[in-house]
Amino acid sequence: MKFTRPTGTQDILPEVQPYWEHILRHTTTLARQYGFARLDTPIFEKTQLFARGVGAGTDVVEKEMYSFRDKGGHELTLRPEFTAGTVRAYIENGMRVAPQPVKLYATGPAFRYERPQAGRFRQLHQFNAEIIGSPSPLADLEIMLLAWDIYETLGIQGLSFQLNSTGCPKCRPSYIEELKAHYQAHFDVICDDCKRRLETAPLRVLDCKKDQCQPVIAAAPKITAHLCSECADHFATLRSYLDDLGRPYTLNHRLVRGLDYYTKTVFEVWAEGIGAQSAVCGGGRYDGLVQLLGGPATPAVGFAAGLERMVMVMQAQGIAVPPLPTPPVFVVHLGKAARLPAVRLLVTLRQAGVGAQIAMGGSLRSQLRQANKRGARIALLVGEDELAQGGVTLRDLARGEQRYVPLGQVVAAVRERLG
RNA sequence: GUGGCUGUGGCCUAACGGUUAAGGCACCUGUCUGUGGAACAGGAAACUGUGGGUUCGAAUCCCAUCAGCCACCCCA
Repeated sequence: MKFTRPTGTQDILPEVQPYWEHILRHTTTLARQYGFARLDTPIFEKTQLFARGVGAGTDVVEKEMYSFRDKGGHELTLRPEFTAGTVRAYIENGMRVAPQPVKLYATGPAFRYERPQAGRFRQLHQFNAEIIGSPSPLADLEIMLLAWDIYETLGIQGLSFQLNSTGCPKCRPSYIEELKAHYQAHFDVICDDCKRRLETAPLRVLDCKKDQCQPVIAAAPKITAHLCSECADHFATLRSYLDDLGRPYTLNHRLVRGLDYYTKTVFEVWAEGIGAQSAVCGGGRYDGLVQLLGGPATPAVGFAAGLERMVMVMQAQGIAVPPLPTPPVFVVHLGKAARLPAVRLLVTLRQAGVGAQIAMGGSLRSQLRQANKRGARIALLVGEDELAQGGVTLRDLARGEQRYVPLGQVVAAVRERLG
């Protein structure tokens, strides 16, 4: 095979498109219902935007970016996530003068240079939602409700909502000091990865899966016990909303996320069915990002949902989606003299809004076979006999009945048959 | 970046180191010169991922490489 798709990319074949169309329609319909407006940003941005926004020390920036220099010498990067570009657009387009908060959704591909595995791709697709311009826990709630609604109404089973707060620049540093002190005391038992993490991303030690680290994690100080009063109030209020609405969630003090911009609320939606990956959606609050990227101090909250993970979970759980419509009419023509009349008929049907296709050639048998295989409900036969009478033979493929129909009545007869 | 498993027509699978790599699905054609689905018959389609090596002889054994899958790191 000379050409194969690049590692970690996929051909989304016609057979799976019903899932994609269904999910896209579902997510965008819900987002609009919640008052979100669509924003499309470029698939690539200046590299510096991500380096600054996502965080120079994160894995995403350090080793996963598809970066390149264009012919003008500009350093560009295929977006590894949506939030940085969305915030850039908010600032650049002066959205701070729009009614606040601004509620935006986006969908499309993102790119990360990683080793592929179950549920992980180098070109991935996300549905993204952001509320920019409100510090209220109500904004967090809205984001979480939308995320929850998307998965629940898709019919996915076994969902779990993981929730935590990672504090803010006021309370997090002192917590990290305490966490580091705790780990220093157990430095001899923790794994090498955690020794490294302690320097590069201390919060991530809480996420370690190695057996030897579990007792250390269990005994580690919990950040939720070290939040400043503002963060603690925010978290308590959000939880009271969720409790009042009866939305189940799991407090997970080990939930820390790999992007630098998160403050206060962080959450993930977990589902079963994709090997080692359980997170189908992740998000949280990022109150410092707008200012960090050069805008006015503006609080915000959002989430990203992985579309291929949605497809995979739905397939694993056997959730059916509606089939995509195919043309109900197939035009069959016999002999050279019938070709042009058949094409005219085809065009007439389409102009009348009836889906129709035509055989490119072959015997009557062969053309009817094609009609059957393509799932047509009606075959319209145009041959010598029909031409002589000035009409067509309308064959109902499900019933196996057929009758002659004058040309002028074909559209009406087809519509009647299709109900 | 690290580790494990796997590469045979479009898809699924068979072939003790020994002739022209076999079968099923799908595709096309015919049986039926103007009638689909079923059946039957036929056809097209693979230099066995690639490159080396061992051997009289390699799909089969060895090495390398590439790709896929899975896991780690990390994330959707």
